[in-house]
Amino acid sequence: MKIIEIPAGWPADEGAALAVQEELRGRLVLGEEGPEAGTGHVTGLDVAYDDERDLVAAAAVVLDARTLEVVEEATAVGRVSFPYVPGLLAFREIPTVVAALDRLSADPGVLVCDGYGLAHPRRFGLASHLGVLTGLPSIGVAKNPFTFTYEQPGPERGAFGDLVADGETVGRALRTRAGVKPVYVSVGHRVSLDRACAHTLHLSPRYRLPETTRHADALCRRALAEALAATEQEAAEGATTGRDA
DNA sequence: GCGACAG
DNA sequence: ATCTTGTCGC
Repeated sequence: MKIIEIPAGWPADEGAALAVQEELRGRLVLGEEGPEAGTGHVTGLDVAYDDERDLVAAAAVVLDARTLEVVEEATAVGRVSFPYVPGLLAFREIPTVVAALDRLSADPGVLVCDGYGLAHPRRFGLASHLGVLTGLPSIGVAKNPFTFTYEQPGPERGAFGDLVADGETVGRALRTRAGVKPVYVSVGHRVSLDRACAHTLHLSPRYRLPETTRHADALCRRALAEALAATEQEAAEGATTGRDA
């Protein structure tokens, strides 16, 4: 198992990360409608951590948007590249996620991220960051409302209320399952908010979370467990061979 | 100033 | 994110 290197020049502190965020924010494309929901490919992305051993496992799962069947899966394991700082989540996840994406041979289509895009203190969350880096259309589907205020959607599936930050609509609280807590959708890159919500609903025919997220979540946990086992194995072999003596 | 805060 | 048992229900 090869552990992905943190890219040279990767921001080492908050100040550097904020500067990178500001720079990349200028390349964000918001005018496009993006691919129609239910067509082409959609790719779910997620990561799992072991802070104790400083490991991150990322998964990318490509689905056929029409049938929701898995087309391809890829994983990557790396070192934790940044501490968790609200508003700078992308710097923690991106190197390993990009490595997993690079291992795909299929066209990823629309990226579906765990977290936010435009709904972000500086309007540049994980989904937008990943979209700009890859040039691919992306959306963010988060499980928690972060710091935003929102209008409670009606109880039926498909109902939504605006997510508001500083008096500005930055996304939607979208009900994907009747009577269940909504998910929080925002635009990443090159996709409209209407389409981001349409994709989210298409991807969540049965559960609260999109199938993309569910697949990616299961896969990155598996990849992390395997990486931990491999690490143990290497440590044991190293001890036997005397390389650690 | 302090606390809260996607994952 | 992660720490964590059983439990209710489709």
